[in-house]
Amino acid sequence: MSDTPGYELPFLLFGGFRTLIDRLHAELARRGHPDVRPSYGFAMQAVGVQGATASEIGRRLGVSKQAAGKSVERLEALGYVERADDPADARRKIVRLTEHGIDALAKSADIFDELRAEWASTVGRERITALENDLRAVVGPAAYRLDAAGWFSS
Amino acid sequence: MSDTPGYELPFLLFGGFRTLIDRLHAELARRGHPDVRPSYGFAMQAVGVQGATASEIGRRLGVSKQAAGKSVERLEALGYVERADDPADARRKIVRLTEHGIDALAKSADIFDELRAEWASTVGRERITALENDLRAVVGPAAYRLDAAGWFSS
DNA sequence: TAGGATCGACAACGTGGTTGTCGAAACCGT
DNA sequence: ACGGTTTCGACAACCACGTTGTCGATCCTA
Repeated sequence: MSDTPGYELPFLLFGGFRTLIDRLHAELARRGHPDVRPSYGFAMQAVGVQGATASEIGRRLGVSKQAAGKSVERLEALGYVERADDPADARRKIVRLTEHGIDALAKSADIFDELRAEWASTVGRERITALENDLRAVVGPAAYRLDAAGWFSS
Repeated sequence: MSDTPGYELPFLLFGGFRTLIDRLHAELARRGHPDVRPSYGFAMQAVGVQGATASEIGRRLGVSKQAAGKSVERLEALGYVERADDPADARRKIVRLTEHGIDALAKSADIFDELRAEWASTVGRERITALENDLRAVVGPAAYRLDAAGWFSS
């Protein structure tokens, strides 16, 4: 047998993820977004280009609406989102990405493409594609859940 | 080009990691360790089979010695570690894994092996090996760092 | 139109980090 | 051998980010 011990796999997967995220934020800082934190990225994804209410954001992130409200406050203080009354429902406040927030998301997508290209030039484009396909096969659509921040301490 | 967009890679890596960790803890709970949390695993790894002081654990986990001390308290309350005075140095308290803690680590290793085998039977053993090799190539030895818990909120 | 569901806000609290400070003990250069 | 520096663990105050529970206002529906 003499196979790789199983505990290496989670380390390597997490190491890969962490490397990507660390480099993303280093690049983001250099390109005008020094104060985005990993969890803010997830939160902004949950806001989406259309905007959403705090309750809806909470549902997408898998946290309470109160926690989502606090996240929105932080994002608002940093200028990434803004809140506006919903003219159609006086209870609701719509959270929308600002120019700055949209810019952060667009730059993130660019940087992820660059990082993927870098990996492809290291191990070969077809290896990266195979890696993606294999991971898709073992984790399924569960990979694209947004309720990741804070999951560690669950 | 029409390649996979770069942002999928971090999702897939994290999704793989999370799947493994979630299944590990579900199995661990079934085998007598219902209250191990992901971060406790890292902390116990930092204690190591030889034991260590709180300061040393803090260094390994990349947190302050105070934070490490609090983690040790939690682990101690759950019966995974115990503290003893160091006869050779009256300042130090040696933190050691208990039988229960060693058992948790051993069972974790078994479960990770089982999960890896399961993945191998899904996508093929050589794909898993290739995946490990590719990840090792792009992330390097940085994969095996222990300072992962709480890294998300950095 | 009355009852129930949902919205955002507020309060109290838990957990897991941080920094600063402290006394006791160990180490090291003179 | 002794005095200054470093290291140990403990304690306190604080912060980030989550939780439940409650509340009045508003909307939806039977």
